[in-house]
Amino acid sequence: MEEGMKMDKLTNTFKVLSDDTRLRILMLLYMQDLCVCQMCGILQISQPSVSKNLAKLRDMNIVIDTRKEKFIEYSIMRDNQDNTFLISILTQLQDNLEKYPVLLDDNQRILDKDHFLNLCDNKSN
Amino acid sequence: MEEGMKMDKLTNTFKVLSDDTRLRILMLLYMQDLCVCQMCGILQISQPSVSKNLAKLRDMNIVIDTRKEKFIEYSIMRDNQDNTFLISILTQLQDNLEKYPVLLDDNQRILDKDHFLNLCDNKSN
DNA sequence: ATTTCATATGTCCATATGGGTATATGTCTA
DNA sequence: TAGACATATACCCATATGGACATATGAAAT
Repeated sequence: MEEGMKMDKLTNTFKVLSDDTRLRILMLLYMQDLCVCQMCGILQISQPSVSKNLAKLRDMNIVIDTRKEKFIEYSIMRDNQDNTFLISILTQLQDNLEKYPVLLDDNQRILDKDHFLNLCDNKSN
Repeated sequence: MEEGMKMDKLTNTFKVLSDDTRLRILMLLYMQDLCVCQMCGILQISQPSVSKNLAKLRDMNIVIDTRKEKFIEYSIMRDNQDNTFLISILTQLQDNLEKYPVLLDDNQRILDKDHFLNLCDNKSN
């Protein structure tokens, strides 16, 4: 429904993807919805860092957050037309995951996701 | 031939694309080989800025330069396997050019490319 | 050989970025 | 109501970025 897309909308898409942490977060969320502490655990990245990157993605309407009891679950806004291109790139990466060992590892570690609930101690992470 | 691609190689690809000037330059070169002053003219961007962005792309083995008499012509290194993903993105953009007015305009202005030869005055640009 | 012209590069600056640490917020639970 | 817990945010800092302007380089032309 977009007539013409602004240049900076396009370059912002690439900027979002150009940071390791954000790309890894997005790939996780591409696979499935997760809460913050799960992402911290899977990626082994500090909670403030994960939260701040999620805040940025939220501000750009790329993800939304939903409270699920104690936890806040994030998911990609797949219905937002502006995200079509970004999602198509994530799809390409997913289809070639074997080329990207880091992403492949993260993907494996999703299996342990429940292990990271109630483990968000704000310190060692 | 790549067994596993480093994370930063992937994010660097996005970083390259995340700047307006560089993305516009790359889209021009995706269409055809051009010399510096032609790119300056088409994009209406200063010569040092164009040159510095080209230097970055050259350092990353994304483009190569070849002297053609007075001019130095740049072209995308399509044979470098590391550039496959980047080029595939440029292809996607090219296939949806009508969505990106700026890129579409640049693409039109390529027709005037010869008009910008010998017009590289280092001042008004 | 000297000038001209196309391109490259150095310096400076203003701005953006991302992470760490500490702390605030807000919801659940006891 | 108080405490515990998940998450968000503020502040600071080190680093990267890209452009403007001035200048250097090096090939071509006179």
